[in-house]
Amino acid sequence: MKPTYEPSEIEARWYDVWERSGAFRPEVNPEGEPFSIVIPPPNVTGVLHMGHALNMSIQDAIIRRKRMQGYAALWLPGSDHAGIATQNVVERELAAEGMTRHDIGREAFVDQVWQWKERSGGQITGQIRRMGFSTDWSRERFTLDNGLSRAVREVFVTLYEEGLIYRGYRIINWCPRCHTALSEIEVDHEDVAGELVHIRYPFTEGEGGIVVATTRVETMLGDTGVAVHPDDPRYVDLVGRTVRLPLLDRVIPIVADPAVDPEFGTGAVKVTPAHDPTDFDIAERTGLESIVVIDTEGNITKEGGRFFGMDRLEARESVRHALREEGYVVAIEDHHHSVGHCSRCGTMVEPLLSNQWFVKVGPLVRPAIDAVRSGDSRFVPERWEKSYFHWMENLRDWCISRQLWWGHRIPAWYCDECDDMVVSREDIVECPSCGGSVRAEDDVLDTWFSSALWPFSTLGWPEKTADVARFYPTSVLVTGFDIIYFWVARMLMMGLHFMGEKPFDDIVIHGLVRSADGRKMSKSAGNALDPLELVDQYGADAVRLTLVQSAAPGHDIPLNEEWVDASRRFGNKVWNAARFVVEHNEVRGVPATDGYPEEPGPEDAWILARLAEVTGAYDELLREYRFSDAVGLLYNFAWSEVFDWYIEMAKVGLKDGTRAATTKQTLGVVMRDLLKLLHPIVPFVTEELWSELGDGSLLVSARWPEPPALSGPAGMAELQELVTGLRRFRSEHQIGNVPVDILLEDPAGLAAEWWHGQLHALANATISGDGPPAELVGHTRIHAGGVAAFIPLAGLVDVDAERPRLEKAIAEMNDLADRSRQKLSNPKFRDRAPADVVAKEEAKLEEFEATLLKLRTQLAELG
RNA sequence: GGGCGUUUAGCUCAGUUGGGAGAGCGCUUCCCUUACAAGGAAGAGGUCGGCGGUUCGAGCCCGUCAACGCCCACCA
Repeated sequence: MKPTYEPSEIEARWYDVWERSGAFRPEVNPEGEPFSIVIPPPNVTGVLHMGHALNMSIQDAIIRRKRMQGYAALWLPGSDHAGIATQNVVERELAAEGMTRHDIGREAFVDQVWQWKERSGGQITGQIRRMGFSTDWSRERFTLDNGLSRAVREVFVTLYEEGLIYRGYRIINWCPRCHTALSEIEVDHEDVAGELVHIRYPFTEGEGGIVVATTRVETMLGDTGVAVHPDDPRYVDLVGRTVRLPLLDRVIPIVADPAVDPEFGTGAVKVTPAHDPTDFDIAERTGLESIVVIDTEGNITKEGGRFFGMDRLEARESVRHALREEGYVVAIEDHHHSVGHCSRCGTMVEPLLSNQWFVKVGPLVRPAIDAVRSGDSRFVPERWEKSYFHWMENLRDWCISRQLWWGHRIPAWYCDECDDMVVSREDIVECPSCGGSVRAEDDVLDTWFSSALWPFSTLGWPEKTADVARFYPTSVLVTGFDIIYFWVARMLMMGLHFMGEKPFDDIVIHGLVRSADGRKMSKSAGNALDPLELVDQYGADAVRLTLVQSAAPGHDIPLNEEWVDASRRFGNKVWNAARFVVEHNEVRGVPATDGYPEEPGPEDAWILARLAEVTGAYDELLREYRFSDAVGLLYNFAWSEVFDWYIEMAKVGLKDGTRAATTKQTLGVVMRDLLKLLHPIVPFVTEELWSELGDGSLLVSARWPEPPALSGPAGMAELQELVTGLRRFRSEHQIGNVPVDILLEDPAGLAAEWWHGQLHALANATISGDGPPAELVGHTRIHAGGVAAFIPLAGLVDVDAERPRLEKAIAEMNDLADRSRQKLSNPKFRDRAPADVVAKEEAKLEEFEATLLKLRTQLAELG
């Protein structure tokens, strides 16, 4: 076995072995109960970033544990075609050659995207393998592959037939750069400092006019009315009159509508139905017409008169200037408001009137809310349910059509002859009603439409496959809070509607990986850590351990590179501990036995009891998705108890001919169970060490440990306390590692030889006799529970130097005892606190006083 | 305008039934002891954001204030 731990060398070795073994497939546990997770599919354009690494490290921890517990565990991988993002990538390639997608045409363009996908799309799967994630590659899916495309079409057509998908001429969010409609949640709102311009619209009859206020003066070109609140006394008499639109001389009416807030601005609103959702609603209610003045490029249309052809921002300046020149501007005040930006490219979105496809979400929402409210699906941590409910209850219809070429084409055809529209599961070549030629719908679907079907489309639906029957609903969904609305909510809606059952039991929400300074990691800010670079430097195990250990439920994770280094050192520590175990087993395979020693020594019994206790607690924490706590517990147990204490104690047993076998067996059992427990978190190093310890593969053959409940023996706490006391004595008196002779009193029922061996090994102390010395003066004593060690000071340390230590200890103990006494003398405490708490407090005080007495005696004994 | 989160050791953060404050890194001192110096041992360092309340007892429960952060919103 190599003396040094080299993660990259080990990690290169195992993934292929694992994958070839078939152990990532649920079929390895054919009798097992199904347990399934579908991966949140990364964008096919993507490279693995810290968010993926965290997300998948958690899922792997879950799935590997379940696999070891005998479940038929499926972790299904795949990727998302990511409409806009992927199209943008290929368009940029074209742009480099001075072309646009329109130059080569739709078919050639889509071909080119597919080629790009084949060429570069696999990058992330290689990175997933490098991280050691145990996904079942035989079931890998892509949102645009044939099966999933069929599922998409089936869902679309069914919803259309049910009246839950419709085509409508409505205001949508338009990105003038991506040239497509966006859904509500693809728009990021950002507060900007703007201005509120008050403009006077003169009456057509008589003197004066009405003053409106707007933040977007350029839209006045599309005004077809002015609205006031029906109960506003200032304006109620004006309703029905007409005004003359400045600059364009259009005559428009004043109407009344309750959507107007009398408190805001002047209480009178200019109505631009084609470029504002609220105005659109007002126009529908009051019968105003719509005039489109901004086109899909973000430029002013012919309707804008002399401003025709201007960019919308340029028009804003020009219109304001013109209004001022001509004396229509009454006032301009500063005004902060939020402005929508395309979440893909950051361009300011333009509300635009256009023909789009929508999902009527109303009937889908109720079941999706009820499934969570009833606890059928459960968010972890629970608090996310609140924002989920709030969002769902205020959901508006979902705009699903996108003016892109890369995606699932909407299965609708329009007849050139009779103008009919047909929505169909199968491709249409001629119009079913008149036989005329048809043309296909240009638009494709929102990427999130296909993602919404992921938990069942990936299992083979709409076919009645064995996987659908066996693995739906899935067991756990692990994802970040940032896509609860985009993805989780929609999977719940679609899953419940089409499968009649929730798509997953538990929804585990983790935080964002942030940089060490707490900011969001981003390439542009230059503070993003690349997981693959960290993997090269520290190993995949170290990166995984760091992320999972940091994953406190629902909290963001600031990632410090030093933590990854600390994780690597943990791997090194485990490596060396295992090396110790291996090197002390001249017969390979001995520690591979599951058998517990029949007559364990005190330290063996102690560590086995602790192991049992920790295993139970660890498993419980993992079951509750408290990864940070779970890993913290195991890490500290392994390092502080097994490595720092037990292995040191075991060295005594190994040298003792009568106990060596038992000690080896205990070391073997403890190390084996540690490796198993650690394996879901750090699979590579544990697999490597497993192969050194025994035979076979941990992944393939090891079962999750279920140790018997054991109780620890007496005397171990005393030993540890005594050893620590002796070490502190050395440290405080700076006496290095010179041997110390002690006399031991009351060895807690354990053999004198045992004490001798352990104290010698752990504290370089020899026992020169039993019980207190005849002449106490000139000794100091160290107490550990009922056990006491007396140290002759002569020749060792300056007697007077021991005095301050004792005085300090007495002061501290006095303080503790005082507080305890105070508590106990409070009649209310005795009255109202539970009996066991009072008893515990009394025992504590007793102990304090006893210790105090001993310390005072000691002080006196110094002379 | 609503909603949520955070505030604990120098730094980054844990701390779920309210009962003697924790980790990693950093710092001090000692030690190359035959698994490991990528290590071991012993330490120093906290009015658990402020104020008020409930309780025998509060980092933990309630109220309030402050700072920072996030999400949602058709504020023309």
